[in-house]
Amino acid sequence: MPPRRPVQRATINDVARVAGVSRGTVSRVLNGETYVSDAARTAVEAAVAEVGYVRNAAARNLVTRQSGAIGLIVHEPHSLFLEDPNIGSILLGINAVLSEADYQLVSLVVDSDRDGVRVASYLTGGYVDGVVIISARENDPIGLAVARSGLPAAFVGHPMDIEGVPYVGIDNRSAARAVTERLMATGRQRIGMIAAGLDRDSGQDRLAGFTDALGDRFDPRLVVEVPLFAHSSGIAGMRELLTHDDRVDGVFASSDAIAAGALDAMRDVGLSAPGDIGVVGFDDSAWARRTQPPLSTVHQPADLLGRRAAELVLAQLEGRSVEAEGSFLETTIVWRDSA
Amino acid sequence: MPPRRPVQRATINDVARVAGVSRGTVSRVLNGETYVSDAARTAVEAAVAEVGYVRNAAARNLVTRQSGAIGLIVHEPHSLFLEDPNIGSILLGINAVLSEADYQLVSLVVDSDRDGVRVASYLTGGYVDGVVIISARENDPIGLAVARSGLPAAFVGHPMDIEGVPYVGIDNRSAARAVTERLMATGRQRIGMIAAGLDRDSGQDRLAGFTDALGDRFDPRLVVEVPLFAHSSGIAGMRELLTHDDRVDGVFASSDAIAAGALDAMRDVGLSAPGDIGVVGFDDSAWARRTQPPLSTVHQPADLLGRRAAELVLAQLEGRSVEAEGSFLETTIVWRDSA
DNA sequence: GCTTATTCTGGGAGCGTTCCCAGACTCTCG
DNA sequence: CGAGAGTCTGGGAACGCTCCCAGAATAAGC
Repeated sequence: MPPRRPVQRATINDVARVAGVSRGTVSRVLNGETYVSDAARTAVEAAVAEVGYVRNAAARNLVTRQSGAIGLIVHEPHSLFLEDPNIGSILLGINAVLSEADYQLVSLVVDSDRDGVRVASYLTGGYVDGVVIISARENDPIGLAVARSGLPAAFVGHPMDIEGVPYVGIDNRSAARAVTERLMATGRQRIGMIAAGLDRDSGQDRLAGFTDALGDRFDPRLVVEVPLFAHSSGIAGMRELLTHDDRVDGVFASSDAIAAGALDAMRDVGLSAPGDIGVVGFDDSAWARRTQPPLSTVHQPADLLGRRAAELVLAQLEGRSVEAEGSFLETTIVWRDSA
Repeated sequence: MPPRRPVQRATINDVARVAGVSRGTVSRVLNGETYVSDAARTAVEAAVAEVGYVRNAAARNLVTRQSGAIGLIVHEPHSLFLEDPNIGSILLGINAVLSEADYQLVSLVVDSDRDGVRVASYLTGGYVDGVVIISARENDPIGLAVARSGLPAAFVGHPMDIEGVPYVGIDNRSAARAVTERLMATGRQRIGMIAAGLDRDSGQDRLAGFTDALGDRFDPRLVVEVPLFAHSSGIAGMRELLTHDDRVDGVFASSDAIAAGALDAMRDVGLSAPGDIGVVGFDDSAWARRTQPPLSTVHQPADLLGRRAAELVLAQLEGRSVEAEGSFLETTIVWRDSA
């Protein structure tokens, strides 16, 4: 079949001609301004329908200096992007708020460094009026570029090395502390952790909270670091942990997927939860309800995270000042059967 | 903190002034044209760095009539969007191809009808040069709007009611037939199906393939329709199926998530796979390797689906004609332990 | 009826680019 | 040395829209 080509589009002048009015009047009708006679309005509306007019976004953006779009940057390696249980909900939360305010969300997935360059110029080139950035690691060039650009922005999560951009996150440290304490309170004596994502604040804070809770009883040999927040990492991590100490009776995993992997690794060697080892996850993702036994875990308000971030951007767009640099949303512990 | 405001941006005229050349020369350098002296080129590059110039996208789009961006429309109810195991891979496949060709992918998630209107005008307003649409249902207004717009486009999946737009999909019917036949070949006598998504071609075709394979032995009472491609639907579907006939010994599920739910429902009533009932899923998603036992399923080349769709759009953008209206990619059956 | 508001309209200017034409300057070659 | 080709540059015009000013038409007030 022949290539599809956009048809020659009608301009505001065509509409004006057909409607028998001037360019200015058409523009006024299009933008819903007052001071337009009913006769003119109906004529323009009919003409718009007749010629199939759609406003040229580029021309409009050029003069108004805004695009009506907000960017969402998801900067994750592919594997993480596919695994992350929160991104979907965050995205939907953002979309809900922006949709309400009549902004269009455009998501940019950044993979390679090459993408990074293109995305940075996309953002600063005026395609978007603001931006939400998920999961900025340390030294994230895009985060830095956005911070420098002055573009209204908000982070989901708290980048450690960027200032002046508001953020909304959860208090990973407190949540990890609370859940670890609860594990201790159920009588667990030798509690280990399978930690992931130590290159970002969330990962580090979860580890810190775990350490906080254990205090003197903290034993570094019981912390295993794994590369991904993934099921496979959970399996590997649990196996390694058991070689370090086969009397482990509690495990805090950095994510539900890791916890699920840990449960599977345990099953392979004849151990079960919560009997032999109490296992706790993080995220309260779809995983948590589907493992055997269902996971005790920390519930993350992902949807709300997205909504808040979007609101932060909108506030700036409207010229309102943002009260605090950052805020943390409440997490709740969901105690199921795995611990 | 005060609202962030984009700083006043430098224009090409500022660059020209600083570099001591004309607007035209700056433009030539920016666009990598020949016929620019080395002296001018270096002067311009230095000036660009000095004033922090970034090209204004709107102005450029206005005159070139292109945006350098391709839209991806994901038109799914929220629940599906979060569950769908393929969307992520498709997106990454598209992104890989477009990134190579230096196009920026912008993803638009459509939820409400209100979003639909905004998205349609976004697409036809010149923000994107082309578009990939995932999962168009019947009477999808956005699919229709795109088809009518003449915008270079491609569907992932085969919309039943839209013509003239190329698509790439998988042969759901053959795949379903093949997998059902294999289930029969292993000696299953009473094979049921838990079917989802009958409002779209993929769902209908899977059911049709299932019916094809069974031929005379098809028993409509053994087909249970569920609303979502989800775990919870699998649980409900399996329970319902067992009330219809408690001697079922084989089940084909429309997705891995459904199959996983079916396995859980079976476990609850003391049945197991493959001993009591052989269970087969669809997608070969992350689920498949994590159920107990691991699922036999149909592997969907999601990444490739995305790549092909992106290539179809690029071909049109380059004015090449597209050989066939649609194509179907090969699926493979992955036989694990659940059947 | 005349003045002053109020409502409505047309069209010039300008947004920041690219495109393209005309002219200047530099080679090359007979 | 002069003609022609090749290289390089400046700047006018246009892209399609919004903004805004000035003026026309209508309504309101005395």
